Formats: sequence, structure tokens, C-alpha cells
Amino acid sequence: MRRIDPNNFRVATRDTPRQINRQIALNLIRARQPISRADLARSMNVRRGAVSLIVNELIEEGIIFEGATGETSRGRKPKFLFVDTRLRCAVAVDIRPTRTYVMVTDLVGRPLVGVTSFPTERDPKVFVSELAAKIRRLLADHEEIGECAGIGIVVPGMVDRTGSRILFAPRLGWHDLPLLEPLQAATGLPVSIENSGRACALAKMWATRGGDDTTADFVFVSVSDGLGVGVVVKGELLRGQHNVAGEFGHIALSIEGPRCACGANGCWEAYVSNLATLSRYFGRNLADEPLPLESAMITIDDLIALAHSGDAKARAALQSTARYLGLGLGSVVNAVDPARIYIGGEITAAWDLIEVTVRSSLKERTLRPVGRRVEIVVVPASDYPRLKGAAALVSAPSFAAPVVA
Amino acid sequence: MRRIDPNNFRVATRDTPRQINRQIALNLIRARQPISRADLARSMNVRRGAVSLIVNELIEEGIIFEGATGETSRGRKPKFLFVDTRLRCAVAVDIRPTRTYVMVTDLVGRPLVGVTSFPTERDPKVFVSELAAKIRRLLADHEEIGECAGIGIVVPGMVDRTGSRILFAPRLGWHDLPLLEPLQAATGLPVSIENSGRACALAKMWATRGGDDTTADFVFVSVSDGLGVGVVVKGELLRGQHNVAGEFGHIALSIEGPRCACGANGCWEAYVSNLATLSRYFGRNLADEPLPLESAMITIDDLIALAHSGDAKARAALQSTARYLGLGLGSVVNAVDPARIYIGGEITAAWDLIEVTVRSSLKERTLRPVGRRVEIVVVPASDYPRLKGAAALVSAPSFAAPVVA
DNA sequence: TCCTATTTGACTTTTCAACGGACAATATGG
DNA sequence: CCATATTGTCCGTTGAAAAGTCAAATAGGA
Repeated sequence: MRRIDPNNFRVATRDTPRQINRQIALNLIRARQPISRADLARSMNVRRGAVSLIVNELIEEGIIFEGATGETSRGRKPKFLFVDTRLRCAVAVDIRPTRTYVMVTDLVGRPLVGVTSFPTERDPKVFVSELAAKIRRLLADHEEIGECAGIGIVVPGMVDRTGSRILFAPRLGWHDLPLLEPLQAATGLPVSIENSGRACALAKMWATRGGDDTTADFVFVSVSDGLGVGVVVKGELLRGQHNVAGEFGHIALSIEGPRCACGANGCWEAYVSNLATLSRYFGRNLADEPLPLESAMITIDDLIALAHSGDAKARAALQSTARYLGLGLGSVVNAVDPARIYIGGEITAAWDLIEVTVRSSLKERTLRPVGRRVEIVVVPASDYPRLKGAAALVSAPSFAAPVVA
Repeated sequence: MRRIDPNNFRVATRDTPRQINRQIALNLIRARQPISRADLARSMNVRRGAVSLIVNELIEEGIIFEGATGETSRGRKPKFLFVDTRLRCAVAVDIRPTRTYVMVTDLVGRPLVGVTSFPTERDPKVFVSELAAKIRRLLADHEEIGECAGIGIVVPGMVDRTGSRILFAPRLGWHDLPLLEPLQAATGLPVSIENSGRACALAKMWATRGGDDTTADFVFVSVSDGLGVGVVVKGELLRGQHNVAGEFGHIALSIEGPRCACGANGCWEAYVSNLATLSRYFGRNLADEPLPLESAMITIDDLIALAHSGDAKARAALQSTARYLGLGLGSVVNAVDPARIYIGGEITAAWDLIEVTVRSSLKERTLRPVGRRVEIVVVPASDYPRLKGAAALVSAPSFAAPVVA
């Protein structure tokens, strides 16, 4: 039940059916490969002839290819179809406050070259030229991975609606910074930029899986230096009017709570960020202190290790975080009613310690009867959700549904 | 950038372009009537011939009609087209805890028969037969308004995803109650049921206006006995996985706050509902007291009148509510990044007293730089947003975009 | 080994709707 | 009266799905 905007619509032309069915076929091939033309026709409930035309068009364009012949119990053997991921790649970049990570993937998001990283340079100009050089070298060193289709970049901050400027990235000190144009100029490749929490959600949305899980509304909550949240509704990222929707990190947990970096009091982020957990461990607010030297301090990973080895103070700090995490998730669940919540970030390493607390405090705040059935899925750091999201920025557009009506 | 669900898609057929363009044309006629075929063709950027076919089809079906001939500076005069709202109507029903309101509208939501009301019977069976009788009598008394296309019902509670059962309506004491089938059986008319906050949002989405305002993401917050919220994203209501999304009334303002009817502590609703405001006025929590007799108590409208006449205690109570309202709106804005917030409910009568406080506390919690630009629009009770939303339940489906891909 | 049934993928004809252009009807201004 | 402009209709063309046909490939049974 969508309203058509009388000031912004897309009329259908003669080839609109083809555009639509082409994308459906492509997505089915992606989800169920290997698959034959006949199977495709059965799945789509159209004639084999119509499918053949679409498939041959896709083959001609090099988007899919005809692989080995398959087996059937009887009759002519089918020719299997696959999404063509050979000799093309995407560069995924994850910009974080201290280090920047780079990975090369194929066009369905599978890693091709291991993750490399380097310290994040705060000066934007220097950063751009450094990053461009690294990417050029990486692609030159691995000619076997083929042509690069584009660069996907993920940042811990807000991106404007055109995806070309960083509006505000507090932990990087970047403010209204054009990033797309300089990088595109420096690399000669198409670039997409996205907020990291949202990108994590994108990664999950486009994750190649068994294919028997249907698209459901979900939320990705990334607990890290900040709190990144991505919301997916009906197969689409929630963006809002200025492309800053989903900033659940700055909804209130307690309006009288501790001051948050955003200026407000008692934001969820101020309770559950890594800094908040560490602050509880140390018994003082680290946010007030001038830029602690990373090496001199214990990190969240150290804290989790301490907790695992039995340190009571570390355990208590994590339990508090777990409680606040669950309470905040309750607000998220009541707001968007998702089928599933993905949780990422360093804290997932302590999931065995905090799961019970998170779940029980989530239940405390969610409405009966349906809200409490929400599934929680932990995404370990080893899954590289941010980098996979960055890769999805490059690969997903060619699988997206056409815009109609 | 929507992902196509490989398990739930709609392939395009030969007549998909027609279905799409038909709905676009219909929406354009609705938004810009009176309009000629030639104008329509220009707006849609298609041939006049194609438009003529669609228009004649719509006329044949009785959905639009050809009215008076228009004026042009030169050349053949155009025949104007209008959405045909003659001799058909929708019945809008607003079920509230104490009274139930009924209105009859035409199919673009304009009132035809004034609002009538009767006390809400708590026993569902009695209620259904009473309501059905009232509707039958109403339609019989006003034969001039033509045939009834359906009944739209709005309830202060959660509705299941099929729209047939009330999952939970705390203030009515209804719990997992089938309402659609009995009412349809008793009236012989199609029935749609929706949550009242969401229906208010629907009303605004389908409000017939100048037509030069484009569809933007927005939120409707209805402050009343409870707190109803409807969220519209890209011309569509946010529903979530179990049709209970948008329950922002139960996000936290303070996790240590007062107990809410939902069982959690410090929900936004517990701070800004009419009962909360009245409780502050009386200096004690009215929620704990056994069902106060309405007549014996002062109502929120009385309280607002007192405030307007200078009563300091009443003003203070409203100011507190205003502050909490603004703070909660901050969370909503950060979560969904809307272009506009509509505010409805009894409290809008005190808007002159609370506006400054609401706006400043909203600003306190919203993220820079874009979040603070959100527009706030007050919807007075005299606009009947709930009833118009109920009417939209009946009339909107025929204008909705077809589902494709 | 031959025949039948089955399955795949290519191909042909039909139908639907947009596309592109032509045309009659209607009006204005010189 | 004529040139020009505008609206709405009509007709042939074209793109794509719908429906059906056919050859190729293969398995299994007689």
C-alpha cells in the first residue's frame, strides 16, 4: 500500500516488464545458483521462452555465464547458470578512527585478498592520496583478480543524501568534508560512501545464503567506539529525509543520564559504547580525559579477556553494558518491530558472558505479545561486517529492483 | 535500492505497464483535478493516445468522470477529468476508550455527514451489534450519499498483520479479539482495521492538498490517553514484522522513570499521556487509582482551560509535559529522520503555551546539522485526524501503487 | 537394440500496451 | 477566410510476455 507521489513518479514503458523480470531472474540466479533456464521459468511462473530471452541477454552482457551441464533423473540435461564473478572485483574500505582497513572481494561479496590496514590519517587530503595509492598498489599486485568495478567506503559518521560528503564524523574530526569527488579523481574508479552501521545492515541484506530465508525487516546494531545502527525495512535501508535515519545511538536511555558526545544527555551510545564500558571499569569517565594514548590504556578487547579470565570488575562493567544494551534494544524493537537483530562490534567476543543479561533486559522493555519473539544474531568481528557492507555498496546496485510507479 | 526477495516477488506480465500507468494517471487526476487528457499526457510524458486509453478505461469503471469543458487561450477546449466521488461513501469509525465516533465521508476523505458518537461498549459482542446497527441506520437515514464502499475502523491498540484481530488494546480491555469477521458479517460491508496513531499518519498521507507538496517521510504523534505514533517512509506506513512498528510511545525516556501501563519503566507515554499530565497537576499518580469516574474528575481539556485562564499549577503540569514531549520527539527524529512531525491530540489546544518548550527540548536531543530542521505541524482535534485516517483505510487502496518486482 | 516418456532450450505465432505519427474537431487572431 | 494552435481519436509499428511447437538429449523398459 504505497502512495504514488504525484510529483515524483516513473511511468512504465514498453520495456518496463523486461527490466523488472530481468532483475528478478538475476536475483534468482544469485540466490539459487546453479540453476537452469527451465528451473528459473518454473520459479518465476513464466514461459521458458521468456526466460531464455532474458538469460541470453544477461549472458551477452557478461553478467552471468553458462557453466557445467547438470544432472536430471530423465531427459535432456540442463545447462547451469551462474552469476559471473570472474575477473572482476570490488575494493572495500573501512575507515575507523585509528586504522583504515581494506579488502578486495568478488561481486557477490566473497573475499579475494586478505584484509590489510594502515593508520588512519586525519588530514583529509593526505588521507585521500594515501588511500588511493594503497588501492592502486593492491590492484596492481593482484592482477589475477581482474578489473575493479568500484570502491565502497564505510565511515563512522553521517553521509549526505547524495553520498558524496561526510556531514559529520566526530571521532575522525571530519566535518562537511567532500570525499567522493577527490577519491574518484585520485583512483579513476567509481566510489560509494556509506555510514558504517548502515553498511553492516547492507552486508546482511545482501549476504549470499542458502536462499531459503526470506527478506524480513531487521536491524544491525554495531557496538564499538560509537553505536552504529542500520535498519532494513522491506528490503530497503531506512534513510530518512536527510540520510541520517537510524541514529538509534542517540535515542534516550535516561534523559538525566551522562553527557554524550553528541551534546545531549543519556543517549544509548553513552551507556554502551566501548568507552562507556571501559569508563565503568576504571570508575571514571574517560570521555572527559584528553585523548588517551591507545597503547597506555587497556582496550575493550583486553577488558573482555580479563572478564573471561575471571576479573570481577571487568565482568561487572560488561554486565552493566549488557543491561543497557538490552534496554536500548527494547526501544529499537518497539520502534521498528524487526524480525531479527544483528549485533556486531568488539563486545560480541563477550557474548557468552552477556547474552542472558541482554535478553532479559530486552524483554523487560518490549511490548507483548509479538515484540519479545525477536531473534538475536551475533556477528563476530571475524565476519568483517563493515568491510562486507562496503563491498555490497559496489555490488548490490546491479541486483536492485528497478524503480517503478 | 530495494533488494528483490527471491522468495516473494511479482513478475511483470504484459499488462503490468498498464496497471502502473493507470495508477499514476489516477493519482495525478486526484492531485491535480480538474485536468485534461492532454495535460495528463504532458505530466506523464507519454502520448495522448496512451492516456486516452487509460482514461476511458477509468471512466468505464466509474472511477473518474468527464466534467465541464475547460478554457484554453487557443484551440480546441479540453474536457476536464475528475475523480468520481458521487453516490459513494465510506464509513469512518474511531473507537476510543470512552466513546466511539462515526463519520461518513466521500472517497477522497471529505466529510459528508457530521460526526456522531455513542458510549463505547466494552463487551465486544454487544459492541459489534450496536455499531453495526448504528451504521445501518446512518446509511439508511442518508440515502442521498449513495452506496457505501466500506468501513474503516481505528482502535487505540495493536492490530495483527492481517488486520482482522485486535492483539491488545489495553484501555479497552480487548485482548486477541477477532473484530473484522463479526463486523463484516453484521454489516455486509468490507471492513478495514488499523491502529489509531498509524491511521492519523495515513490521513495526512492521503490528505487532498494543493498537490505541490511532494511526498516526504513524516511522523504523526497523537498525544491522548495513550501515545499513538505513525511513521510514513517513502509513501508507505512503517509496519514492521508483526504490524506493531512505530510504538514510540514505549521507547524509554528514563529507564528509571515511572512505571508504564505496558509494564516497563519510564516509557515516553508514561511522561506525556493525558493521564501523566493530569497526575502531575494533582500531584499523585492517577494510574494507580481504580478507574476514576470521568465526571468526578477534571479532564485534560479542563486542565488546558485552567492553564489558559492563568492557573499556575496547570501551566506547570503542561510545561513538564511539553518538555518530555520535546525530548521524546528528539529520539523519534534521530531514529527516523522525518521531514515533518504532525502532532495531534487534546494537548494541541494548549500549543500556544507549550510550543516554545517543545521546540527547545526537541533541539536539545537532535543531532546536528540536519535533524534540527524538522518541521512541526499541529493538527487540531477539529481536523478529526483519526476519523479521516479511518476513511483513508477505505478509499486509499484504490489509489495505491501496484506491487511489482 | 528399439521405443516411449521426459526434460531442456530454441523457435513461432498471438496478444497487450506503449510509441509515433496522422487527422478531424474546435477555437483564436489577423 | 486563412494560418495557427490545441485537444482528443485513430491507426500502423514495435517490444515483450503468453502460448504452443519442435528438435535434441537422455533414461528406462520391452
